[in-house]
Amino acid sequence: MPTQTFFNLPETKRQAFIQAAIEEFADNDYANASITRIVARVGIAKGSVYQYFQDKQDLYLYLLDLAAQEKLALLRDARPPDPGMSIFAYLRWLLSTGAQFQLVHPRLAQVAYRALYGDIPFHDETLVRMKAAAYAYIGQLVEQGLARGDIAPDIDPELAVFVIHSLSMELGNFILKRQGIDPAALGQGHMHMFDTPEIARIFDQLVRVLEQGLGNRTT
Amino acid sequence: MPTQTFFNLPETKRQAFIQAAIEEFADNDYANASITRIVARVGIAKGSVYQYFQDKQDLYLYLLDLAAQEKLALLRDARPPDPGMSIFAYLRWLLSTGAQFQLVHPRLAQVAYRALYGDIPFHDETLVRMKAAAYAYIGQLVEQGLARGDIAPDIDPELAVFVIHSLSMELGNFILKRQGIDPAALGQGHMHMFDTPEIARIFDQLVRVLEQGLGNRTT
DNA sequence: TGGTCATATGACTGTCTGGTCATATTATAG
DNA sequence: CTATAATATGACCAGACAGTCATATGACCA
Repeated sequence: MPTQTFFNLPETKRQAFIQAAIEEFADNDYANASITRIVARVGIAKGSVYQYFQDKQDLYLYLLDLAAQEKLALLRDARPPDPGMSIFAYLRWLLSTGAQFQLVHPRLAQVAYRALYGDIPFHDETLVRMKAAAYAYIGQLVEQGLARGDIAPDIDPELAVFVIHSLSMELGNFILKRQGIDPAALGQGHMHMFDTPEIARIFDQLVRVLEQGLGNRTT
Repeated sequence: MPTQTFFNLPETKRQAFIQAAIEEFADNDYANASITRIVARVGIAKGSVYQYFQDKQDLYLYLLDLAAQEKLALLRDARPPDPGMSIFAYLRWLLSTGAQFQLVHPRLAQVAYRALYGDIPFHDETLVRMKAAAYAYIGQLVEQGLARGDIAPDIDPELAVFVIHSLSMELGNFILKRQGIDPAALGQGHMHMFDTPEIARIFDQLVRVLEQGLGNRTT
């Protein structure tokens, strides 16, 4: 948890620091992110960091917390779809919001992505629970889908969760590559459109593949 | 490329060194893997490493080369399936061989997995081409599937490649988790069975999902 | 035995890291 | 104007790292 001193900081200074930290932890994984580089970039003394945070881990967990907050904010802002709709329509909404997060907060999303895939050299209960939460959320969705008859009854629920989770994790990267957007350039440049027909088509197709598969049913 | 000195080494010593290096690069990503720890583990002087390899990068690329060789060996040993069969049957065979690699050479597979997902602080043309090759291979498979009419004609080929590639990359991890195998314990312990009916069922289900989707066709 | 070559060694160098802390600066309040 | 508290600073510390190199060891041959 950041100290009171950190929250007393003038808004602009606090934002500048946070931005620099996000950049650093987006470019490097935990072990290789450098406090020294952060303070050099933002132009403050190293000791100041330790007035704001207990240590490197504290700063890092704060950034992850920020990411979670921002993503949840997006999920709440986007009006939740009609609860009566098919699981697959709901899934489309969910995937789209996830991808939106990656386009609105690209660097922060990169920090979070690293947290899920990369090495973290310490054990944090909160982080573990964050990982599990994403999985559990999809699990509950699949159970609903099975109960409603949207999902074929012979489908192994765990496998379904695996499929949906893996694809949703990587979808943002696919969109970026598909749109020819350089992930590194994203963020400091202009905001990117995420509501284009082309991106909508990707969601449509992916949900269609999840529902009906790649196979040709006409033959 | 390793030096001649390295290949002149007694078989047991060379193997011991390689094993220790694989362990280190499986446990840590490139930047955090430590030459000092490798030599400590195998009980030789640090200078010796630099008689065998030009530098850390040279050693690392050699390990990746090893991984590629071992995987290709498995692909060749497993008799290739009937070329006339459906794309999905072929896919099943491909996924199964990939997962087999992860169970037969778990630590080496982990090194390769890190190479594809983690940060590598240098640019290597060969590594880039290895990544592209996996993608291109699946791409060709999808094109075939479309041409043969196995894959529905309205499917976006790039999206299909994305789906297959993502799932094949993560499938091994899913199997390990599903079977309750600790990835860290794997390798130094006893060999694990990969030809169980339970694992076969996972392949069946995944291919079924890829072909027909999760949706319920009866309603 | 002596000489030549391949190999092994580990102390050492330069560089980077996270984190500390005595000191300096600034803001607030009486 | 002064006293007190809050904040900022950067030299410094201990530890880890990749990589070097003068020296030592051992194998092979004449």
